[in-house]
Amino acid sequence: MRMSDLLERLRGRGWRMTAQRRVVAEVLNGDHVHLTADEVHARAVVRLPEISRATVYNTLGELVSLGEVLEVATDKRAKRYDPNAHRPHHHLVCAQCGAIKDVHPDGNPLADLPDSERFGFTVSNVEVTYRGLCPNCAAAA
Amino acid sequence: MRMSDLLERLRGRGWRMTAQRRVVAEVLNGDHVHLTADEVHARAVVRLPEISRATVYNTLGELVSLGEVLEVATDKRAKRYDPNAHRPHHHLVCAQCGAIKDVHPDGNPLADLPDSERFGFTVSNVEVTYRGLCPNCAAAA
DNA sequence: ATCCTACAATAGACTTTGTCTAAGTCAATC
DNA sequence: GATTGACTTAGACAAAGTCTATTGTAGGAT
Ligand SMILES: [Mn+2]
Ligand SMILES: [Mn+2]
Ligand SMILES: [Zn+2]
Ligand SMILES: [Zn+2]
Repeated sequence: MRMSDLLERLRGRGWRMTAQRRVVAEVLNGDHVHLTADEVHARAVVRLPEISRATVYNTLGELVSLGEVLEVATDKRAKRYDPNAHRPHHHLVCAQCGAIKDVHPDGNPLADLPDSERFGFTVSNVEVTYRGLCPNCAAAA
Repeated sequence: MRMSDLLERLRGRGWRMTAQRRVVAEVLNGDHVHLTADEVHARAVVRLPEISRATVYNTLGELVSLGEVLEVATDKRAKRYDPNAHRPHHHLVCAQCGAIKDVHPDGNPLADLPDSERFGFTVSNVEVTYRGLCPNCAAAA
């Protein structure tokens, strides 16, 4: 997905285009991107010094509502924002440095939950987080 | 695991026993228990009105370090504390009311992550979170 | 049983992450 | 280029968690 595609799609949905929104969308572009709101703000400020924290939060929230960005909670601190919203995937996290990779496991984990373990729930979604050490951190250990 | 077992084990590890620590451990006793620090504090206060927030946080942190309690991040807000640390399990969460159940899926999700999707990481652990609606919330919908 | 002291508990300041509001600004349309 | 409703802003507020200086006490020593 190129950035211009995202911006086009947003404009088509009636999104009013502003310098702030463009910069937030641009900062989120790329693969394996999982930034916190503060990280997005820090990078946005480089291009647009007057952008406010509130606008970054507002814009991220709107991108999530529109289904263009996902919220992920791989660490137990700040939420992270993931532009890879159109291809289902899971996450692989380095326990040491926090690096996050998008991964696509085999099989369907939903099928692995037997009825006897569903407590009558209607189960619709699964998130899988793999944890370990990235090559750098494993070498340093 | 009975509560007295936990308290014995902690004492055996040189844990100084205090009224506060006993109450925190007691509040966490049970199945499918996944309380936030504030919830633990609220319940502890009933038995020991003068217990402080800081002590609850300290005690929970120590129980986690000792491996007797797990931190769980099933929602994107406060951490939850899980006394079921000795039996590996995953979680089933109601998207509506937040109810959390311990579940034991079939198979080993670690085996489902092919080498080509490991990015050179040493993968040691997996967390799976199933989401859906509990019977109550499904009936209300 | 009492004393001692290292460890634990407390109140409250502080930090981080996130939300909200009132007032000012501007993108899109006319 | 004027209009206007949506967007942005600064800063107050809130929730979750951490840290520190002070006071209290569990458990061993006497
Ligand atoms: Mn991702
Ligand atoms: Mn659990
Ligand atoms: Zn690493
Ligand atoms: Zn429910």
